[in-house]
Amino acid sequence: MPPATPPGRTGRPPVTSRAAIVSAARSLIDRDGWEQLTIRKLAAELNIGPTTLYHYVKNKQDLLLLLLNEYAAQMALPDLPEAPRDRIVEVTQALHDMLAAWPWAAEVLTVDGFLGLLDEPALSIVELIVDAAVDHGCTLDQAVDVFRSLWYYTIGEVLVRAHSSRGHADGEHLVQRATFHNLESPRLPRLSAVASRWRALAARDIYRKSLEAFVDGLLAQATAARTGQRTRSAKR
Amino acid sequence: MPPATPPGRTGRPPVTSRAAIVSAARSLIDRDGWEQLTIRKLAAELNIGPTTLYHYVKNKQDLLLLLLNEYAAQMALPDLPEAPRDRIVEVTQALHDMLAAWPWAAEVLTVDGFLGLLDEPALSIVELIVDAAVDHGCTLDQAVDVFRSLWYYTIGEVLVRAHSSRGHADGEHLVQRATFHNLESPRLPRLSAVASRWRALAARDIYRKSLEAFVDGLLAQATAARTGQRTRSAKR
DNA sequence: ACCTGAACACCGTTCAAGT
DNA sequence: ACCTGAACACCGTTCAAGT
Repeated sequence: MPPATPPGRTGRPPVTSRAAIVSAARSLIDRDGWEQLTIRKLAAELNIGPTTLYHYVKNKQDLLLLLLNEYAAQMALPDLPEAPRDRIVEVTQALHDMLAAWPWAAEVLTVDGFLGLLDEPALSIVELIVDAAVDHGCTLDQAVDVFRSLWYYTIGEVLVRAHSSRGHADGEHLVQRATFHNLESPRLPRLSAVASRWRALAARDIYRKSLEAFVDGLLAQATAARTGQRTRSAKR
Repeated sequence: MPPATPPGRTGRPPVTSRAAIVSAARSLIDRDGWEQLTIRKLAAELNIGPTTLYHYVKNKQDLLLLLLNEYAAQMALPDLPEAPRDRIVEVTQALHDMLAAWPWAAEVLTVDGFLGLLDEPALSIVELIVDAAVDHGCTLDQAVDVFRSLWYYTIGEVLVRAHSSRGHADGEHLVQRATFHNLESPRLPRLSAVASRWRALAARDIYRKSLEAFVDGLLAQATAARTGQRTRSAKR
């Protein structure tokens, strides 16, 4: 739906808009999966030439960033618990769930300096985590470290699981052909013992449980560092 | 260097071999970076047609797996500390360092069921971590969870940092154009306070420190679960 | 038994020319 | 002011035909 040419403007009227592009991209992803989002297919969806898109977005990365910021703005935050430790867990879990639902976002967010490219809604999630860590007693620097650590864990989990489900979605049967017979070696006693159950174990969702362990470990480490207390970790 | 046709075999002699392909791939990566490793460029390196490669490897994924297993076989393991907790940390750190040096490996390893595709040298690293967790007192299932959690953290860190350095290596200056002015919002007080220092903070290597916090958190959680002790994490 | 070129079905992006 | 087709410089992979 081309917007009406505003008064006082001249020249050929536009056939699309940034908003229409973002919305078309969303429906393309919802319908065919995010792997199908290409500049050319998006243009076809909008009935315009692929090159016309470059008048509205700088490049594909720019388009994904646009999509991501719009998505983050719509994200509903959970109720925030009072205890700072629980706040960190809940907000990080919400961040995880958002990324798990839109795994393409995780791939964009592995680019360097991505934080500087985010709009306020997305940044407010980072703010909440850093703020909660400071409330718990961390210094600002420690709080940033807490966020970064949880970020690595979260994005790693999302990326691995995204690639896993992609394998299932496609016609690829690599998964089923992986016999795990390599696990059955006398030099690998522990793995042999779980070989038959490995797939079932690996399918279990342990994100939340390990997130809590990580948060507790990070906060304890930060406290120990501040009080000069000797911990196992501080030995090194 | 085409191997001599063995006696008792007939037909057109081969112009290359699996070993030659893997070795050419390695030198291509070492020379031009792993993003430059394509089937076509690898074939050019070997002075053969791109399609000939498909007689030796099933597809590109298969080639990367070949490369990965060869790399893992050459990996030197650190001295193993006696304390199980320290052994987990050291082996995971070694795994991290291996992946950090060869970040393309991390991308292969996000495919589902990759464990079933690994050869024994690569699997023995997993074995060491699971074994150390069991030695510490974990059940086998808990030990697998410990490995998976550390794996997510490790691969997340490697992928983010790999994409970061890629941005620096290329002519892209996205990083330098990211002004971080979005961080300077009155609604983001914590981020505003670190905005100017964010880049320096994010460049710090915190992998080891947070790894120790994670391991301690995971082992404490596993112990608490076994002894039925109430912890913060067990509340939920 | 092994190799090959041509072809298929795509990508993101640039750019001079058109309306 | 905006849009376009043609072109550039690539991908991974298949397959019938050749040696």
